[in-house]
Amino acid sequence: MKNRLKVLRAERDWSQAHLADQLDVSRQTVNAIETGKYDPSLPLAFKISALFALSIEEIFMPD
Amino acid sequence: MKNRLKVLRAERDWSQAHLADQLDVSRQTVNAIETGKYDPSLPLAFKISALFALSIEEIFMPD
DNA sequence: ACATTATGTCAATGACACTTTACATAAACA
DNA sequence: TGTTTATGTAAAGTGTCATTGACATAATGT
Repeated sequence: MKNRLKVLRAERDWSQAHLADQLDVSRQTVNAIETGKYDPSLPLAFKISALFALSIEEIFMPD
Repeated sequence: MKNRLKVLRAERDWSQAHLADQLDVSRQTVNAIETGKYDPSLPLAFKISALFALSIEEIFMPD
């Protein structure tokens, strides 16, 4: 899976730590998702989707 | 997370085993997701979404 | 009565999601 | 120079996702 997290975060000028806080996950988790180490769980994907007010499909895509 | 898998499957008159085949997962995995034992991974959610030609949000919802 | 199909569930196992703690590097800045 | 902020990464631990194999039950059909 690919994702646009890094871009969406940059558009808002947020640090990984700030995003992690809003999602209630660790900074390392945000970093791991951005750097493609693993995919978020479905519940976390929904949380990310809600935070950016975008559909899951607008943020994540099969690679 | 809740999901509409059972209904979508019923609409097509598919068995859990038939759905599992199409998704390349075990029958137990389909059963576990339907009975709420756990949520699918994000890649599997995308696969399910593609199979039913529905958005992830139309199939899964936070509970 | 017997076999088949569909569903639910259990145990054991391996892989992945996420955590905390920690260390390294580069950029910005007083 | 020394400090702070942002990012990347690593190790170790916990819990979840998904697997195979197996067993039980109910419904259908022969």
